[in-house]
Amino acid sequence: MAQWSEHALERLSGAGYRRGGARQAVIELLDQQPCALTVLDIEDRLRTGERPVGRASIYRAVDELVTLDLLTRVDVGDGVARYEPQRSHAHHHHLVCDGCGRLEPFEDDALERAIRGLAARVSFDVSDHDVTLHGCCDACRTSDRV
Amino acid sequence: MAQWSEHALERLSGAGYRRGGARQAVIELLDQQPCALTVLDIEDRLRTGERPVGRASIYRAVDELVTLDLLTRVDVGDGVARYEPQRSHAHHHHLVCDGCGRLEPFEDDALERAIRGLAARVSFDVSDHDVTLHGCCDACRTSDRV
DNA sequence: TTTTCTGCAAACTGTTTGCAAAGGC
DNA sequence: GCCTTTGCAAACAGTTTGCAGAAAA
Repeated sequence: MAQWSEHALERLSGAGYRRGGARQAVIELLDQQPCALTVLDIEDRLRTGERPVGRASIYRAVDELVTLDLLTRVDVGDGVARYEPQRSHAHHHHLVCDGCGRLEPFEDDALERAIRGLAARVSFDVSDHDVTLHGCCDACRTSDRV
Repeated sequence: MAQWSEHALERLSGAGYRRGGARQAVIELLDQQPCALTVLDIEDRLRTGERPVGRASIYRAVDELVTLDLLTRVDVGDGVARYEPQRSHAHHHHLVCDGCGRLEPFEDDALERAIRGLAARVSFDVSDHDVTLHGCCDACRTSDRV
């Protein structure tokens, strides 16, 4: 589970990138996350850690990683980009709590099958897909009682 | 097909809103669109039309309409919000061309069924969902030949 | 006449870019 | 030593907010 970062670093040097400290810190942090993080999240966590990294460097690092298909950009509809490691297996989507913003991953085979079938039928050449379910999480439901 | 705007205006006055020229112009424009528009799109089209509307007023109008569930906010992953009329039937999702940004709507029953089944199984109280398929449209595929 | 709506301009937030200094190879 | 990477600061783009004047009820 923790070897994505090694794979990513290898792929980067294979693609001609040098081994910079900032990029490596970003990669190692991302490898430890259970779900997607925003650039500002990454910045915060690195600032208080062992290797603070400038915001611009984080943006550059995630762009490179997305280009190499090592990172997935997740957009849940609040206008901020989130990023998570692209691990070949473990393809998942997200539940978003509209109350508190909490993000939770899920997987579903029936959904994936439906999407594959659909992709075969449309005129676009489909390369990727995103599914986001919006709603209210347990914690918010019990506190906000409407 | 063109009665969504009337329905929206009624709902607004029912909710205590006054009938302002800016809001009405936004609603009428949205009613004529085949697919989702950004706020800047709306501003441009209204500027060259009969009733130019300030950008802030457009943002305010779409927020109110989204709150009343008359408008759907669509986020296709490029960081800009798009809006389209919420017509009770005709629930659809989007294909996005990553080459040219073109947006195309689609509907799929199998997909909706899969999502309903899934929603019943998760711990969140799911109120809504978005599906976005990314890929390459016909036009881009034939021009960019890789 | 009271309250809402509108438009402008300024403020904000997330993201991108230019540039000089630091660091890998 | 050459070229990449980094961090800062400034530039940007989309969005939000404060306020004064216009318009609806």
